[in-house]
Amino acid sequence: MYEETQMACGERLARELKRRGQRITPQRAVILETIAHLEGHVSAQEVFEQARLRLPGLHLATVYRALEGLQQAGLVDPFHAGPGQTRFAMTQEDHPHGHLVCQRCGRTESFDPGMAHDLVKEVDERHGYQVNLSHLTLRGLCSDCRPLAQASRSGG
Amino acid sequence: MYEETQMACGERLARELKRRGQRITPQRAVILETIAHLEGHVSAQEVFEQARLRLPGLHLATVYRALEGLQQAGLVDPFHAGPGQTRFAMTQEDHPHGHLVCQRCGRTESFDPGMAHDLVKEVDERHGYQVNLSHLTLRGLCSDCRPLAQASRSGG
DNA sequence: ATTACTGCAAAGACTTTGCAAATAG
DNA sequence: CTATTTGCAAAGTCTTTGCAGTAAT
Repeated sequence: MYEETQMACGERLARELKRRGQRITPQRAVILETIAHLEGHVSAQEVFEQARLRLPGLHLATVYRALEGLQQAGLVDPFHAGPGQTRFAMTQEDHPHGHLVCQRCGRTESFDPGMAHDLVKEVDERHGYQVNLSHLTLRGLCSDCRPLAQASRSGG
Repeated sequence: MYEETQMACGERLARELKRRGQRITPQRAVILETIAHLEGHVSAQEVFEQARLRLPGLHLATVYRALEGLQQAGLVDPFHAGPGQTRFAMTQEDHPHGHLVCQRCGRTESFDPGMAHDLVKEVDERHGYQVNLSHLTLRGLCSDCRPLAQASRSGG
């Protein structure tokens, strides 16, 4: 059944899954493609809803399991945007990225965690902690919400 | 019933809650004291278990509601240490702190988010994001786990 | 006297698990 | 053919909510 589901990220999928002895299933292919297509940082539920359009029989549990496999294979990158809010993005090959989460609208964008090198160094020196930049998530206000937040602050 | 439950952080509790029209209940007092006493970064469940030793009738739902009230009053600071792992710490007056979470052992310590000022500045310039330092959580390996993680890496 | 807060139980969101059938390699 | 993966349903964890009684102000 796995023949026509060829897509852009298929090569990486095949390569990385095979390397780990995992199997290339249509579900995983569609799920990975969905994450790549959405290009954002999506929840398991969102992946499920989109992917199910192409695989009607898809079950949410399969999404969770596929997501776990794809994480292990290093193809997707999960992070925690809030309580019960785990989101996923496709990893860039040899290109880790951090996440900027807007506390107001929930918008998420990527940023170059290389910007945090000085911080990492200082945390290391002062605390002996080795910060994992591939999971760096910064919370704050996005460019759209900054002015709005100021307005609501003065308003009430 | 609220008379003997006087403690170190009682002043702040009274001041900040009153300011917001919230009431000073024994539950909130004990919960805040418990968080302060544990001095770490604790889950709602942990707060509940400890606080219940002093308030046998305490219910977990009350802990969640109290925690929400204490957050609003700026007395406790929640952050997300993992999926379904929201933890709380007492805020330091006029002294925001970031969190270092060890991905291996779960240990959490505080650090001065002032270290991240350059990062904040750069994120602002490049993305227009206003990073909220009072919620900065860094994940990585603590000083104890660093060597262990390296060992297990070479091991398998 | 008001009105917020508590305890309780039930519901809700999110995620995981056991199992038999299906399927990739 | 064999081991992995899927769909399904059920259970698990963490958190929230409705309600009536209780207590702080």
